[in-house]
Amino acid sequence: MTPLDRAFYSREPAAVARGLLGKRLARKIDGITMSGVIIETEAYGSSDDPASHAHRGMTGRNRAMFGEVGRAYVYFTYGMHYCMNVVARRGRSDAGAVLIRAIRPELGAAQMSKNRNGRAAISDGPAKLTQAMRISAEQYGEDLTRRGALYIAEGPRIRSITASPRVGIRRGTDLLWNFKVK
DNA sequence: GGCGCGATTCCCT
DNA sequence: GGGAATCGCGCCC
Repeated sequence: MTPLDRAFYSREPAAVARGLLGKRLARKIDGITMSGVIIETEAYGSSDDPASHAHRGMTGRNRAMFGEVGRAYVYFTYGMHYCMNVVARRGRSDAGAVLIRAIRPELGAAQMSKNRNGRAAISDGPAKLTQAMRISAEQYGEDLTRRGALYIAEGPRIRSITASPRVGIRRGTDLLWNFKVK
């Protein structure tokens, strides 16, 4: 599987979010490969996006959003969950990212279920996804354009995309920046 | 230094 | 449909 190159992520987060649908997220741990096709994403901007972690400028947590595109921005929330983003922004903007919310499992589905205490559901929520693929703070800043322990690669063509308001946010609900494979 | 709450999930009713 | 779990971050005092 060939990783997407860095130029892919040097665009508006919304364009990257759409573009990531149908791509493959790959994770390798202890010789086991887990992968799945990305089927839901959300775009987050910078100071212009009130729902974004980058809205009020750079902090210790969100600094990855201001760093090199194509790297992972992983954050910890609700005292127990991790969510994974890919840093993406067009040259002029100073920060941005795309939240990976769901995948359709391919390789290693059994291992992913095992990582979720035997639960079958691993494809319908951002924190379920990170738990299934064992993605945590250790992956903060990891380069997803290289064929390493965590990366994103080409995938199958998809038919169509639906755009909706982002999930679980209070502001910026006017933007249709949640994207799903129809 | 203290406090409120979150880009969530699970389990109960 | 609602509340608990659980804690680091971000903002205010």
